[in-house]
Amino acid sequence: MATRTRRPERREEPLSRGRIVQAAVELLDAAGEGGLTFRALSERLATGPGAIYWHVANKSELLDAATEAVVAAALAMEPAESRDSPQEEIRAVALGLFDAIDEHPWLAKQLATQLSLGPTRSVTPRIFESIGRQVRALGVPEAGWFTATSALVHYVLGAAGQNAANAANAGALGPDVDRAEFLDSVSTAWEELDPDDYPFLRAVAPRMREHDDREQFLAGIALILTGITAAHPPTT
Amino acid sequence: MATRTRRPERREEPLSRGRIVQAAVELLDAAGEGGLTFRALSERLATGPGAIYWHVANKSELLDAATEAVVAAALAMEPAESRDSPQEEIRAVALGLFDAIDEHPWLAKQLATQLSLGPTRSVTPRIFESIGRQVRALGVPEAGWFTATSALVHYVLGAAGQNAANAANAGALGPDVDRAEFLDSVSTAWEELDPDDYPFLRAVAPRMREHDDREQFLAGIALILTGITAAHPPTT
DNA sequence: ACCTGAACACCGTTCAAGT
DNA sequence: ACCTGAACACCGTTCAAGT
Repeated sequence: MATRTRRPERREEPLSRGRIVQAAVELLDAAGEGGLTFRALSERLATGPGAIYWHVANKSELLDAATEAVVAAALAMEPAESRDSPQEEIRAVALGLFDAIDEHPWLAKQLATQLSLGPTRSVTPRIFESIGRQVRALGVPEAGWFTATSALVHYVLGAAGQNAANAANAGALGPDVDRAEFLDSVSTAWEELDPDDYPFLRAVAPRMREHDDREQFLAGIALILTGITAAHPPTT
Repeated sequence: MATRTRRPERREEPLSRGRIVQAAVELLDAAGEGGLTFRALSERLATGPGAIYWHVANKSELLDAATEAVVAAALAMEPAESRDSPQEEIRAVALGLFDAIDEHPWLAKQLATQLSLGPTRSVTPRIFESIGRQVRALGVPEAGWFTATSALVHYVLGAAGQNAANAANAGALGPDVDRAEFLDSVSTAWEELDPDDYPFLRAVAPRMREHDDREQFLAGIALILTGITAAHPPTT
């Protein structure tokens, strides 16, 4: 019962910005955005709330750093020097982000707000760059680069965000409701809408039952890629 | 100095869910998401914090209701029976949402989270319906309805959200920084990025100076519409 | 230089008590 | 049925004090 080595509980390493951000991501993953608290964080790090402020300016900066860490990891997944076609590269980057948001649902809201062209510290430039590079490789003329790239980026983030929201809602129905059950409930809910107000949703409802998220996501990417090539036919 | 008629401060009408939601929207518009507080709200409504809970379950439901009110107004802007082409209808709906998010920047984050197919009480079905109807009118075969519609919806929400974030960042630079100055600062920031890490952003940076948000937004819509028609050529 | 932990101002929510 | 307002638990952030 000596004083030392009593409850070491991992505290060999000193506090650092990196360890704080990592713990923040773990908390966000485990308990959502509400789970990230300076008190919970300091408990997990075996320190006091004030200590964190020595390494991080405030909670907003902490959220930004967590977002950046996760997105950077997602974009680094696929090797930069792949010999695939630009189309396949775009699909890979898109799927990487899709999966990252799927694993870390809190990312969706974070990216929706943070996705401004402005701050260089933000994560946007990285995303724009990795998609834009492939758009250029696609042979799109310079005048079309920005439009094509932002259409892809917006679609990716929007679709991935909706998917994360769906996952959250499926979980809210019950702890063990799987994707199929959830889609089934969506389908029946849509079928029961007023036919005058919602003719389209009612017509499309049955298809929800055979809906596959990733497949659907990739179909959207393919559609936009079709638009890009149609708008800028390759000059072969 | 009688007790009655002292500080009437508009309190003829009784509290109601509608008045609460309206006041919530005003607070959100004026001070952003942080500005919506049950205390600020009850002060504005000349009542106590507890009174609000008689009409609204909690803050999350209040945010949902505020979102629904604003989106419903935006979608109702353009008349349902317009004789324009489906393309123009889609542009109108898209611009309506774009402008709504521009006027109420807090909408972006809200829609990113709330945009789940699931809850019928949410605002998603309305958006999906009004775009999907036009996709159908476009002559897209049924198998392509869902992909085309969700590509459009995701692009609209993603692009509008980014635009709102840009506006917020421009405001953060200074109270009176206008769009042009902001884009100029983005452009120079991108030009100063590492040429090895960010070749695309550097190449695209000069174009930021002549960037027009709405025009750019519509160009993206046009690109996706091109993709839709190319993927499903009209059977004339 | 880095950490501690009490303290401050503020928040969402509840609830006994009123009308 | 509807409203009041004090009270509770909790939060981000600060800061004098320690090492």
